[in-house]
Amino acid sequence: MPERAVAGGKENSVETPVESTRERLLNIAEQRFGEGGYEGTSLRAITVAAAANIAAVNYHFGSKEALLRAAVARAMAPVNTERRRRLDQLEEKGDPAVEELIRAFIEPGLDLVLRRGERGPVVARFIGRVAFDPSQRIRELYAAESDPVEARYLAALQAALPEAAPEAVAFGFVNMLGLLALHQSQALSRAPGGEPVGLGNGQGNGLGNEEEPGRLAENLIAFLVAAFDRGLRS
Amino acid sequence: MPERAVAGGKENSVETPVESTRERLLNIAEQRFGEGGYEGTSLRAITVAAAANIAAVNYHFGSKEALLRAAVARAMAPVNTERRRRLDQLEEKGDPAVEELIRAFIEPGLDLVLRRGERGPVVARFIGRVAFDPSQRIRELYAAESDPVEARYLAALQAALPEAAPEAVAFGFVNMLGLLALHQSQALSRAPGGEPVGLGNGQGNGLGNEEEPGRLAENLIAFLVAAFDRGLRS
DNA sequence: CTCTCATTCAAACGACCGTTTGAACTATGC
DNA sequence: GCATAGTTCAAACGGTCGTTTGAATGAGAG
Repeated sequence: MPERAVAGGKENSVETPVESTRERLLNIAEQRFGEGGYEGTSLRAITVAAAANIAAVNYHFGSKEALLRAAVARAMAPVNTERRRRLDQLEEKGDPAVEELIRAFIEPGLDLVLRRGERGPVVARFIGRVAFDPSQRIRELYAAESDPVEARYLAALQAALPEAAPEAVAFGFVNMLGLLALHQSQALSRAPGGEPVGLGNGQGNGLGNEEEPGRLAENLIAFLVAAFDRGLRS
Repeated sequence: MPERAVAGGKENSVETPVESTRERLLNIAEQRFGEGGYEGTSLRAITVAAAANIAAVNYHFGSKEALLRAAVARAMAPVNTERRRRLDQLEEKGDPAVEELIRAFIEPGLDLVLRRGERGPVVARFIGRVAFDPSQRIRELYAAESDPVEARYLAALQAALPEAAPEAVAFGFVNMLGLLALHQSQALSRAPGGEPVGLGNGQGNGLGNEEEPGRLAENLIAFLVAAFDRGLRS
């Protein structure tokens, strides 16, 4: 009877040859997990929004956690690929500078994810939320995807900052990870005054939002470069 | 029959005249909400650990969310008081410098909360988690407690950095809020290598942990001061 | 057409959720 | 002793959770 529902409802007009149930589940899971967190989002909420049956989750993925794992893997894949590519490129032509490394790490996380139309911010929020989910189990699930690339960047940063203690660089590095995740999840989009700070737009986070996607990245990079160059003690 | 259980089980030996049910609920709620988040923690898990009846939550507080609100208010009160006191003191003797302001904001959040014996880290993790809970409703609940003081600090920082655009200072400010919360919640206590980075201790976050509680604060302050002084664009 | 296999479906499973009820207990004041 | 108000209790409320079942549906191959 339902004849394969259209699921999106808004822009499934041309070009898209109707998403598969599996793709719809991943897309909606990204959105809902990003909005409400893992514990705060039910499989029923996801399947209803995806116009799919509850059992479809366990058929295609096996469990709620496996659905999350699949969504994390799909969302992180292009980010990890781009980060690897850029680090390879930097190392090819000599010892990378701190700013080059920070830029090569941050931009794929913000740009690449903020720029792909409607779904960009959705994917960004999803990644940012999962990275610092309250449950350590979920955080480890995310870390499994991102650890290898992050380890390469940490080592490169330590090499680029020989005068700083390795632990100090690691301290700066986790700060970078945290700030990036917070900006991705848009959790910093509120200001102590009640109304969001910024230039008077909808929900800015200090500076830089959709109208100029690169601004946030540039501000964050400048912030971090200054901190790495002059703010690492011991 | 149960004759008012001891609830703590470990260190309720001397000095403590047996906590009231209300206090036990707040203490355990702090711990569990901090570990599993709001959605990930059930009232039953809290009441069992607190050796209290489920109905006691609704008797003393009214609802799960009201319990959280009470715990947030109790945990934030001394932090807010200390932040206000230190800002008053700074403003009394002239225009505060950036580092003085950052220090006066950060230290009450880390020191004061990391130093009170066993419960210090518990309270810190609780505050850090609630501040960036996935649910906007919960985040607003936290913001209601912290907004007034934060607004004063933001204004003071903008006054201390007249050459920087107000939006740029606001950007730095939310970064400070985010990093502080992440360090409080100990969510940064993992490193990309799998094993925690740092000096070889249990669960360090780059630098500074229990063995030297002030180290983390000093490192974070230095990191932020450098970023504020030289990392704010536009 | 028939058989096969992947996919979807409604329905139910037991478990746990936050909340409510009304009785039982406890201590203090009269 | 007795009433009273504050607190705790076991038990149940209706709902929702993630997961499972077994039948129905669909398209493709022989």
